[in-house]
Amino acid sequence: MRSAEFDREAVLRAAMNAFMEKGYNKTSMQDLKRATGLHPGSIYCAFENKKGLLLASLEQYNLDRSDELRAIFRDQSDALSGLQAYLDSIVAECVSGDPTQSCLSQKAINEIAQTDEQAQAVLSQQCIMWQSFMKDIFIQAEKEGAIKGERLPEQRAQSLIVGIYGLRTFSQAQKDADVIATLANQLLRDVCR
Amino acid sequence: MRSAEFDREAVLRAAMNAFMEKGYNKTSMQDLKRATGLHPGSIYCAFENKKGLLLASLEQYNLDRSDELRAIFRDQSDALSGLQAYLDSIVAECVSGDPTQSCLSQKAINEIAQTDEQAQAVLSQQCIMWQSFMKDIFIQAEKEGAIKGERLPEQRAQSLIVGIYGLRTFSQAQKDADVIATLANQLLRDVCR
DNA sequence: AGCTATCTTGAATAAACATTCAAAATAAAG
DNA sequence: CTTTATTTTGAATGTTTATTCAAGATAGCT
Repeated sequence: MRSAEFDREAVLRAAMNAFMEKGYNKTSMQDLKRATGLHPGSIYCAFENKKGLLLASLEQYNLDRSDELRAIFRDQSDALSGLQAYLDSIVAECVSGDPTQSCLSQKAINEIAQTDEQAQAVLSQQCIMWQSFMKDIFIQAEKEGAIKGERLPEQRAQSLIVGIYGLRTFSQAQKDADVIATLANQLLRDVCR
Repeated sequence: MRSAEFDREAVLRAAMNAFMEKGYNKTSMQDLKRATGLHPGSIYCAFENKKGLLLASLEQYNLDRSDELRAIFRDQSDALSGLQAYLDSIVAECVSGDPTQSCLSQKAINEIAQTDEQAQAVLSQQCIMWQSFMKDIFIQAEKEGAIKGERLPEQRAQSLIVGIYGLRTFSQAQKDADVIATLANQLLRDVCR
């Protein structure tokens, strides 16, 4: 007997970065070999194929970002400050210009959800979980009296997500940091109204 | 002497469709040959290379969509009804599930703007033109008394564009037509407030 | 220490890829 | 009709691609 040698999480994070920099289709197995330090055979043994590695990376990415998301709200005293801090972090991501800070899930939604059923299912599920988390935040914000209950928490969550998707795409076309920050503030105001 | 035989616009529209269905990277020259009916040599003679064909398709796509956009607002009696009709058409696009109805510009922003300077420049410029058009619509809506002048028209335009980008990405992950329609209505309300 | 099951290695493979180019075709000019 | 400039053709090119697999290495068990 013999156990696997590589650190699965480290490999997946390396693969994530490769996919984020070039996108799924432009990232070659050679790129992935270099990024992960794994030889082709090992990759195929562990993840079946290139798409399997993407799906595994997507799962890991979701775990990592979920932890980050929870940490942001845990660090804040109330839901509204949490939302403020969260949007600040989104703005930072948009403005950084660093591909490894961009959102792999959104990239994958745009690049492969349309043509790959399996990826579509995973990404759809992840989006629903994100929605559910944000819905709870808005419920909490209402309880805390920070926002009035004029809209359903679920719809607020959906509007926020739409806004974040939009900000990320917009910031690729328009790199002005002030504009992005202003739009994010407006989004928060609209979603809390 | 001899003039070119193919219909440039028809070729570009065929290429557009190919790019929209598979994305830029997954669309092979063979796909483009089949879609356009042009042999490789002709494509290279007319558009330099695959990226040249994409850039030309992007220009044509923008012309076509701009015409469509203007037509929507021309057909409506006032700016606010125009916005309503425009968002209805965006919802229809999102809900159709037809790749050839999706937005090539947005697809290109997400797929190649990050790695290709030339494409980034073209797409950025197109986004600015879109913004400018929508700004004029909001100015008109204010003049018509349909909305109060509490926000700058430019910011309204930017928020609308962010919302549309977001809606298109969201609809790839969540295919529920009612949800998309509700979110679009909310977007219009927020942007006109 | 020796055995064995499992993992790692990386060269080999075949398919797909973007691109080139010389030959053939053809439209316009004379 | 002939000439000429230009386009069209499509096979050939050399790369790059994802994937496989047999040989070698190694960890854990007895």
